[in-house]
Amino acid sequence: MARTQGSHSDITGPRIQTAALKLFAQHGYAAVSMRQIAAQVGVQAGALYNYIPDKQTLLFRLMQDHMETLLDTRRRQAGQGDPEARLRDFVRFHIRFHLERPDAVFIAYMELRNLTPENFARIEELRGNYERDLENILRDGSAAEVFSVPDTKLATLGVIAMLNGVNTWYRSGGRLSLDEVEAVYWSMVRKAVAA
Amino acid sequence: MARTQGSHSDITGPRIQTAALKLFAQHGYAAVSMRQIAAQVGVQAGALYNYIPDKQTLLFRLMQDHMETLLDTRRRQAGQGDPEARLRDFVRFHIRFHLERPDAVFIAYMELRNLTPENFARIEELRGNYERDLENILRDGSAAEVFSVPDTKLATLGVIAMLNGVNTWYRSGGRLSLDEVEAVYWSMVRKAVAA
DNA sequence: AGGCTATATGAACGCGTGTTCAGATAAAAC
DNA sequence: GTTTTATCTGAACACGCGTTCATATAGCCT
Repeated sequence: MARTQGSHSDITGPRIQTAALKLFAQHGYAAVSMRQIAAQVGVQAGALYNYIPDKQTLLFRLMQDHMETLLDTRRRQAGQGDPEARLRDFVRFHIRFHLERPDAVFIAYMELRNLTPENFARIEELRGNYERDLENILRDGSAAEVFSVPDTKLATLGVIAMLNGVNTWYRSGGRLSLDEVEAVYWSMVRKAVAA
Repeated sequence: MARTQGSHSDITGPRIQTAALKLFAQHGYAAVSMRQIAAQVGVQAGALYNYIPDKQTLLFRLMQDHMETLLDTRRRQAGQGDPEARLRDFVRFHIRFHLERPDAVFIAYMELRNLTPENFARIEELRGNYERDLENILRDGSAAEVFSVPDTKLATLGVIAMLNGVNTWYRSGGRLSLDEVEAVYWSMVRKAVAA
């Protein structure tokens, strides 16, 4: 048998990514087999290799797509204004963007050690670009003396770590709405860097 | 051959834990084989089963030991005083304790998904105990109006996430000393929850 | 209608997995 | 010095792994 009814590259390709994203997030890269991914897609394992060269590249592409979507989306809606407004925008953007794709976020920083050194370096470079965005805001705010942070780099990492924490506990339909979560974290971040 | 010179339960037992801790942190639970652990200990794979019933239990015990050490250590040196002093102590304790054992910390929250549901529940209960410690400080401080947090639970999670972030970048001998890192984070936390 | 090609199957490859266990031996007990 | 016991080896088990490839066919092109 081969090429079952309705099958098509344009369909199977994305479905592999979707299935892999979900399974990697759930069980971890090393614990998920190509056969499991294929089963989720509704195909035999061999068929996956029409779309990806190997398992490692599949992981890398998931991460790369995620990081580039993050950077592109951020670039498109990065606000203007004074540092405080830009910081507020960043906080709200970060929380919203990350809560919208918990699986990709989870993978993008839990599976770093499963990347080859070359692939790891490429992902870390993209992450660095994103963090530099926040760092610039904090630096500008410090220069204008509307912020006061003891160390710009550490403040950047501290704020991002705090915001990333949201993904570990937030569940839509829970006690707090997305707007409320954004407000609470914006309040804490604003005060943490306040002059 | 069997029972090579100098071998002993009191030596091999802890060496298994140490080897597993290091390897799990480095490559992830699913990616590490019992044979790799055994090789690190200098023993054949079968010998491991004189000390642990199975791989899953080995992982669980590592996490359990870590969480109980965390709780015990914290209990022994939990400070008294006003909420601000207690919060400062907590921040310093958390950073120091976690930086001292990066492998165990890494495992204790990266490998949660590889625990059976029962084991997962037991670890999460221990974690909850620890978080409640900080939550009480923030609640007391809010009641005394020396702190002002929009939501005690979220502030707890936010602060812990921020502090945990230190483990991802801190390297001893780097730009900042441990004391400086503690001071920087204490400054940010203090302001974030300030009235 | 016929040929071409993209897309799938399913078997096979060599290898590694967690775990068990009979047998061997060093160290402890007597 | 002999017996007992704790500790380890090494082979084996059944199974799953990532990947390859000859083969088959559904759908498009002419």
